[in-house]
Amino acid sequence: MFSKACEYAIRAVVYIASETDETKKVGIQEICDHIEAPQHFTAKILQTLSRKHIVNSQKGVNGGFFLDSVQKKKSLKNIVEAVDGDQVFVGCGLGLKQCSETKPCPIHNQFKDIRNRLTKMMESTTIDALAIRLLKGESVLMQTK
Amino acid sequence: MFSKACEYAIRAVVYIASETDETKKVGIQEICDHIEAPQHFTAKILQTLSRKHIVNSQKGVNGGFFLDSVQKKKSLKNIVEAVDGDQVFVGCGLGLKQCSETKPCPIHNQFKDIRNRLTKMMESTTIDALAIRLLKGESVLMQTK
DNA sequence: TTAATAAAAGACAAAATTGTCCTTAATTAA
DNA sequence: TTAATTAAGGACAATTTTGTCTTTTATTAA
Ligand code: FES
Ligand code: FES
Repeated sequence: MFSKACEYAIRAVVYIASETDETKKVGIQEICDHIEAPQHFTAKILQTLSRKHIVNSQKGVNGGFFLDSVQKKKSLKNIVEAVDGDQVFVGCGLGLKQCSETKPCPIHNQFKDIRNRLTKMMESTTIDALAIRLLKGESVLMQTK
Repeated sequence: MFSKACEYAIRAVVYIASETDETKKVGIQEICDHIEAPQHFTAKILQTLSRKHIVNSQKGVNGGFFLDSVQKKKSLKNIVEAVDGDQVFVGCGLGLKQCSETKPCPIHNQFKDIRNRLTKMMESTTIDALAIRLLKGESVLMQTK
């Protein structure tokens, strides 16, 4: 469904959201310890998200990654689009060059419905909603240990 | 969503279903011409599907690939599972080792619904239903030309 | 029986994705 | 001002996916 990079991205951003604000930041090491992701690979992904203003970062002592209150209100769709692009939301399920109503692939009608539901779900799910459930202990970001 | 191999697989099988039965077969070249897929790569995928009895094949003069009436009644889910495995139907959306009700990832509740709908859709869509719509001209398997 | 045909199979090759390591730049506490 | 810290960036490596090419095996028509 999503690439590994995108899975790490969502897990990382939800963790960052749950632990930070404008005054408190977390480093890449701590993030990766809590989401069970490769550190340098995840660092690169967060660089991308930082350039796209989905997360903030600060170098130096007491630096790290953090999300402000505006960023926490963004949807998961923003993260996915930043990392994987929009094909999962608009592309043809059978890989035709473009999904089309007039020249549809055989599964277009059925697939469109699923794809639209996925899109709506990702649009309506905010980062902070997930962070809150995580803090309540209602969900986890890793399973071993 | 699905791998390239899986996209080619579905397109190929729908094409084969639309053109063959126990008495009429199609060769790999013709298949690939009609679904715009790389010939040797698709051939390998069809070998896999043949071993798993999702398609039939016959070597030699007048040989080729074909689907019998029983095979045409199979669902798309069978094709996907044969090529990509079942992770798209049972795996965690955020890549946790396994999707779990008791240790769910943050998007589990929302994601499960989408994933279940996808599964049902792929289970209830049969190969021959797609082949029929293709023959009626209501759908296409390639867009250029 | 032979020649033609078509899938099966194996060896590679290219490209994309995933992952690692090392150096550089920015920030801040001392 | 200096040293420590932390993200940014670049180079590179491993793995997986995708794609190509050649040889082998099975089948059948002539
Ligand atoms: S054309 Fe394939 S999903 Fe729309
Ligand atoms: S645990 Fe992630 S989808 Fe179920």
